[in-house]
Amino acid sequence: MARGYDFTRIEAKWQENWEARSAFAVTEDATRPKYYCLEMYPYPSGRIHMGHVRNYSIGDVVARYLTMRGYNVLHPMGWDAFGFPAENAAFEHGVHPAAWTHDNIAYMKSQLRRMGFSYDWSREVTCCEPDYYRWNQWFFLKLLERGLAYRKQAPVNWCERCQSVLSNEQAEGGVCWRHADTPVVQKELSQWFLKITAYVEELLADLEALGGWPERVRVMQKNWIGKSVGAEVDFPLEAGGTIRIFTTRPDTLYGATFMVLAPEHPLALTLSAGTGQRDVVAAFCEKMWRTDRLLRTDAAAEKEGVFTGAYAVNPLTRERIPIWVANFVLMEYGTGAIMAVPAHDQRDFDFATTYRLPIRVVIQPVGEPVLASLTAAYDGDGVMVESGRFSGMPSREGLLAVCDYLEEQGIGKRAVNYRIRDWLISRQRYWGTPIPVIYCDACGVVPVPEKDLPVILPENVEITLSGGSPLSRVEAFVRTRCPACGKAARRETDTMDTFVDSSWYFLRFTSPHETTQPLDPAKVRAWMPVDQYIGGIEHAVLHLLYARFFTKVCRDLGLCSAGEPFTNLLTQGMVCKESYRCPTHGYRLPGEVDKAGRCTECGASVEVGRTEKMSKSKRNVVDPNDLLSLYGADTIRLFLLFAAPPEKDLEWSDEGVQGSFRFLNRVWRLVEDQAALIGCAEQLAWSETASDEVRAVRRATHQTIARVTRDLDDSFHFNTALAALMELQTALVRFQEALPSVGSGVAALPEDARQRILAFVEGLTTLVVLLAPFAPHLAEELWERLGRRDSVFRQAWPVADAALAQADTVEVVVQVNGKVRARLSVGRGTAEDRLRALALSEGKIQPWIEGKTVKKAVVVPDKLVNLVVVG
RNA sequence: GCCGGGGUGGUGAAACUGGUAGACGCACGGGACUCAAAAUCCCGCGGGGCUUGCCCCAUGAGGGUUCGAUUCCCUCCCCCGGCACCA
Repeated sequence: MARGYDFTRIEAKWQENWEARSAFAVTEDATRPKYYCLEMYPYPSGRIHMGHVRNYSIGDVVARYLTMRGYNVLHPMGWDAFGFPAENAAFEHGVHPAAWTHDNIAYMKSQLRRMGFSYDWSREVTCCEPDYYRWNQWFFLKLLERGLAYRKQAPVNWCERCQSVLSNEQAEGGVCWRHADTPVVQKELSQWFLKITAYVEELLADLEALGGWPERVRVMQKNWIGKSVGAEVDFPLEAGGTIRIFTTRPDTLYGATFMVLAPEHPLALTLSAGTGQRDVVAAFCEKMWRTDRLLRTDAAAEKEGVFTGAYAVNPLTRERIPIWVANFVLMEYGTGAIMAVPAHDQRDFDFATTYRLPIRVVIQPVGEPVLASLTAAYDGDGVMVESGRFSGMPSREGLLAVCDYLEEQGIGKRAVNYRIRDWLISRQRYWGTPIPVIYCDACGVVPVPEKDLPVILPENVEITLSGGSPLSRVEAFVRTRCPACGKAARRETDTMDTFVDSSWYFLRFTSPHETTQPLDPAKVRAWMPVDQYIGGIEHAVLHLLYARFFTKVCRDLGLCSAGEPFTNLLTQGMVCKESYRCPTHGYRLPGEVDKAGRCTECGASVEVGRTEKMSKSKRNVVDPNDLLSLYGADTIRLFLLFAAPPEKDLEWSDEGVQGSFRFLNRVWRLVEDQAALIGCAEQLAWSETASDEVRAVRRATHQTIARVTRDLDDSFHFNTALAALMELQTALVRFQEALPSVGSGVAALPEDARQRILAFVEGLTTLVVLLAPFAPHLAEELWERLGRRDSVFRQAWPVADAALAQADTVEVVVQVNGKVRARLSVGRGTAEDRLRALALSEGKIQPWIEGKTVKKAVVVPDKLVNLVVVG
């Protein structure tokens, strides 16, 4: 334990106090403005890590600050309690996922309490409880009713480690979101999907209005949705029939000199039949099907293809064009077939160059040399050429005109394509919400009637991590009766993606004990939307997209009035630390490296890795528990808030933590040392006049109020707010020397001495109140020692007195040609003329202007004078 | 390649709408207290120069606008993050 104030006793004392009087429990209150402050709830993995502590420290300052500002603050916490690691633990340690999860929750909750976070624990939500997941099932049934949940056979992402399918979002970049080292493979399976695509336009359009979100998160969601506007066009086949293509550039249709099909396209094989190319095409397609999807879709991959032997007709030029099959066309996007315009699309250009296919320019850039022989595709705007009736039209305009023409002629129509796919929610796992449907041989897929919810997740199950859904082996669960006909039937044995849980937990916090419906619409209306949401960037597309989707669904179900869940989003940076790596022993703990930077085991020189996110594998984690016993919660919080702005990555520094601890101790001693004086302050009153010293201290106090308030209001500049508090602390330490002794009572003191006591106590009291959101335990304790009875958090946030904050004299710099040459100390508000005269007569300025002409003098009152000198 | 965010001392970082670059912290150096150490407190701390009070240079590089640019504009370099055969 570090030397200093008794944080262990103090922190325990105030945590008990807060708990005993339910200090953070809130109910709806029409008399105060509401504020909903939320941090992403954790997965109960076992213990809290520094990333959680940072996330929740940020949220706690926001919640406590706004409470002091008079808001009715909802600040809840819960547990994202379903998920794969529980099953993994069950498999490895033979403990039931439920027991493992509940133990972890109990322990992590005790850790959160020790950090002093101001949660309303009466609203705690735990997703693995039937009183929560029954509503997942309820939502599923509602979606099913509305055609927003459906089952289909499709190629899906499969993770070998999870032994389950994943959603597209969870398989981004071809790897499992949870097992970064595990590639995702494609499987053809029949699965349940939620129709997020039904809301795609709204999800996209509403992004624009999310001004309180970081730009990059909005861009990531926009990219993920991937909207493309264009047209679908039917190309007639020479042999009869048509091929439909999608293009975003109908204005380049006249430049389409060939077509390309995806290897999976049903026409690929049929078209080649009887052309002599059949075997070549079959072999190519076969090879492509076997190729790993990731490799095949890599932009760096060489373009490969074969001619089908068949021809189509360009519907506008009536030209005969060959049809190819190639690796770079994907079946899952658009129609799985493209028109190739090599002059104006780089991919088509590359392909045409490789296979010597014709290239025809149909767009000429304006104001640039006429395109003759191309070295690359030109994909910009320009004027249409060689385009029949459209020649001469600007391409943007031409695009629309071609669409009109296609529609008139019945050979095509305007079309929109999206990259986003429906959300696959089936999981072949045990520890999740059972999907509430029953399969009946006679009636087919039958939803579980609402009155039969919840479908309880059975407890007796063997966790194997292989061989399909664990629930499928629980006979008592699987065997049931069809709700429609009463005959024997089977239950669905897949469970839901855990992201379903987190898609509406923030809504549940408004009415966590509701038993007749998932949410109480009146309470949802009272609290939603979340005013400030805080969490990691890793959920930019996953959770944050699903939550937006669910909120809109809830709105359409009449449960929620808000269309968007989170008004402001803060994505906090990671907590990082350097790592140490021994060439023979791998990653080492700091204790396994000596002062000379050598491995204590083998003496080899250790490589100091760059600072990266704390992780077990890098052995660079700092356990919050260790720091709690060394310095206490307030110090950890303070360091995490002071070391970097919240949205930036933070580099862990043991010395920095000590610095934060030192600061808190200095504040502590300030109150300790002046206890006698503080006791007397109540008997004193401000007088009309004050000495310069008293005015200076009061100025520091009120300037600090203004700075801290501005820093907190203006997108959470905790680091600079704390810097301001440190400065006030220093000012008060300095001022101590000017304080009188109160041995014989204050009555005997001269007026100025009394004013000094008042000014000092005002500064100290202010310091404690302003520090409260950051270091709540210490602030409560000091507040008590300052003789205040009620909690510091019942105290209104101080308001800076502008008159007191203003200095009567200001420093005005004198510049010559923009360089500072002198400083003047003048009264605030000194007139421009006077400032100019003072500057010109200033002794230090003379050498710079002597023998030269002062052309101009720029005067900024209370700031500077700049003399423009020539010659 | 496209999009987003960055580049400031030994170091984490400050600098409100263009107006004193480096607040605050850490590290480091010096001093006080102490038998000593720890803790604490005080002083110094971008680089260079000398006449010790100033001068010169300095916010990735180079231009520009301006009385004045870390801040605005242009060109380029580098770093981080995201997206990318999506037709």
